[in-house]
Amino acid sequence: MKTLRLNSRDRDTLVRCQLFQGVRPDTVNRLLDGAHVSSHESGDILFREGEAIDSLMIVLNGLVRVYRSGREGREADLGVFSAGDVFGECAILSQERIAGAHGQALEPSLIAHIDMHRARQLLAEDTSFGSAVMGLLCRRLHDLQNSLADDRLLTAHQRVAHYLLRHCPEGDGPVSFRLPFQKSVLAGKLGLAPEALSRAFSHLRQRGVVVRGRVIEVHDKTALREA
Amino acid sequence: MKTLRLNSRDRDTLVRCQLFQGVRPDTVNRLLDGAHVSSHESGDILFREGEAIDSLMIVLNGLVRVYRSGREGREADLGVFSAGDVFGECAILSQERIAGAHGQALEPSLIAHIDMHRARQLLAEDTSFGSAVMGLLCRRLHDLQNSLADDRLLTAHQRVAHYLLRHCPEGDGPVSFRLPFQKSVLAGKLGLAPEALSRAFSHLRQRGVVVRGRVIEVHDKTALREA
DNA sequence: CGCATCTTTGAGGAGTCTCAAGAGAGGTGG
DNA sequence: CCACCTCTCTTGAGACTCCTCAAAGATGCG
Repeated sequence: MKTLRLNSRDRDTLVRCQLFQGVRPDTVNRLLDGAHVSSHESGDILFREGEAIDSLMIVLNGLVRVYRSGREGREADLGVFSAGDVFGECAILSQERIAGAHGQALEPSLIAHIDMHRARQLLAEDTSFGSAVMGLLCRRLHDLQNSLADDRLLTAHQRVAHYLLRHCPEGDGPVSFRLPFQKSVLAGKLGLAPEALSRAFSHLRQRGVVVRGRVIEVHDKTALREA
Repeated sequence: MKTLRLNSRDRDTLVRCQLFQGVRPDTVNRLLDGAHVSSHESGDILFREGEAIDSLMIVLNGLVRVYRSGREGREADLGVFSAGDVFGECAILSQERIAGAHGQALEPSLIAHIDMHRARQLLAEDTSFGSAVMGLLCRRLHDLQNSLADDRLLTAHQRVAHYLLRHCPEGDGPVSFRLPFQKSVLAGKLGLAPEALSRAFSHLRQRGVVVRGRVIEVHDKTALREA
């Protein structure tokens, strides 16, 4: 891990990230003035469950997963974050600033760190920042509710079909797009073993889904919806 | 469903609920001044997924579950709330005030409703209320993360053992306590069919768990932890 | 005491995981 | 440009978990 200063390009990425939309510009500036950047190799552990966390983290580049580990090396992904996504926010807001899960880089990644004390202080001064954080938490909550409901209501095939429908481009005809990460990462995100994802893809072939590497073609969305 | 005024006893319950701890008293009063109470039979639907929601809800009495429904009548519980618990908060904070799930009373219940407009207005005026709401969201997020991780990492037997350990009284020796709701509700909360919960209980008998109606006796916590 | 509801138990089956091996993709160096 | 290597992905087989359906046994309420 290397620590760097925030350059103007990174700053640009941050200013445009969803967390800061609607926040007073001077608040954003004060948040970013205390920020620094860390650089990680693929596979690096960013933090461990139970460790103290002292910054709000935003992905500038790369990919991060947040996960819990269970017995015998089993792991469960709680979230996967890419450029512009915020993570580690919970540790900041609850009294104990303790990570509830592990964080790991899945690709070479650049992470911006915003000082927690400054963030807390600004929360108390500027309600526009407060609303932005609440918005973030609500979105996160909604994503988790979706994951939990999908896990409990859908089969593996259905979860994959559901994911494809939500992530493929608009439009009626056949569409094609690229997965934003490795299939094994998608499998983890969906709560599946990689083998199960693979089997789901080959099952969905008969519903007009063609997979070539990371490129997915969906020929008939209607058929997918009925999977 | 009947609509009532907030009486002084209900007001008392609300003032002591976790959401309002640390919030300026005049803010709490302004929130409660616009509140009303609704009364529901067991089984009543409080709201449906996709409906607009215009109030923050707090359980005064009874039991409420929030759930999604899938194909063929399947349902997945996202949360179970009892006296003092807040729900429906997400609809208030995100721009679209739409419920992300269904809400149902599981017992005869009294629900306090706090006007959404007033709550939003006070969020913009009083950061102490903002922190309280963020605290609530973080706790909720953490609960959901726990549910998701438990679903993915533990077997049915382990989930039940885990629940018992987290909800039984402190102390080293044998302890006994009462489930706060029907077993079928617990099953839903843990993402299990009622039959699976029942089987888990009878499996855990050999680990020193005795079940008589809603009363649970745990004779050896250590044995449970290793389940 | 009787009825409705909730819970337990049994049997069978669908779905997903694990392990193991083979196929494919992507990158590197000759 | 091709051969090679590594890593990822796919496929197969078997085991296990949990669900579903059905019926019997508790529990609690009027």
